Amino acid sequence: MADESLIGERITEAEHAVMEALWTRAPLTAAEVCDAVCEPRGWGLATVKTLLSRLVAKDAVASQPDGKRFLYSPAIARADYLGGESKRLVDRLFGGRAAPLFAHLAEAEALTATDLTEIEALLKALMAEGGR
Amino acid sequence: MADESLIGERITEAEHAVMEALWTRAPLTAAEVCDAVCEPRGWGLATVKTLLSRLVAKDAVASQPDGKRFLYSPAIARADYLGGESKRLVDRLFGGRAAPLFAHLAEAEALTATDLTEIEALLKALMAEGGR
DNA sequence: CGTAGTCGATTACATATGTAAACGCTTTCT
DNA sequence: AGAAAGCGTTTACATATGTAATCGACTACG
Repeated sequence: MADESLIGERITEAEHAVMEALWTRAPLTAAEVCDAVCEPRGWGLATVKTLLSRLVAKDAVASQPDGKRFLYSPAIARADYLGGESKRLVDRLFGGRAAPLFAHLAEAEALTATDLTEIEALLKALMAEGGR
Repeated sequence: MADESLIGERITEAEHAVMEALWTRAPLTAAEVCDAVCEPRGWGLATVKTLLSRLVAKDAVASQPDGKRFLYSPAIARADYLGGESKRLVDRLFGGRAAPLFAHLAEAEALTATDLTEIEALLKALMAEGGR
């Protein structure tokens, strides 16, 4: 049923930036996460530490002791998070139907030619599989 | 560039419920909006009034005096809102690429057979138009 | 051995959001 | 006329979120 029980509490936008860093490379120390996200966001190390704590509290990130400090790793898969968030949007805005989302993206000119080609391929695969 | 200048401030989830009511039928009085949304959400009329005020402050809803009370109408188009939100998600989670979103929805089993058929049709139309 | 640096944990504080009660004005019964 | 009801506005308050400063423990250098 692909439920979201794994993703108990919502991950906020700021927290998401930290998750992305950890999904890119893990495990990382708080300082290393900061190296990856503080610069573009204008954050201080303290902010990253807070976000990491909150993520650990939400069981979205796991921490393992490494001598004095901690090493942080994602505790949820990126694909699960992205799938869950995508589904949330589709449910919230389009009553669970993906086709209207697609139509609105098209209208918002958010679809590149590459997107179209790739989606076409995905579609073909899905329809073949669906008929399985 | 299809910018979101029309949608200055973000519309929250609770506010969105009110917008949906107004997009469905407008203009409506506060009480009528409540009739449409209070029941399923377990809200009181006071809550709807607050949300309407905030939406008016955000220029997402327009109010016109009607004798004693006000009539409320959407000041932004539903399509613009949906397109904007969709684009936000795609930008935030997928770096602006729609294809991965589509892939994740597929993986999250959020695509119905109907969706696939409709998207296929949309795709065909878009690719034809794109080649124009 | 003490002191400075480094960590995570705790606390802080502003703004956003959800949810509503209180207030003040006007209209409408009685 | 006075009370009740209906409206929008103002105020309220809890939780969530963004963004940090501070604290207490420990380590490493001098």
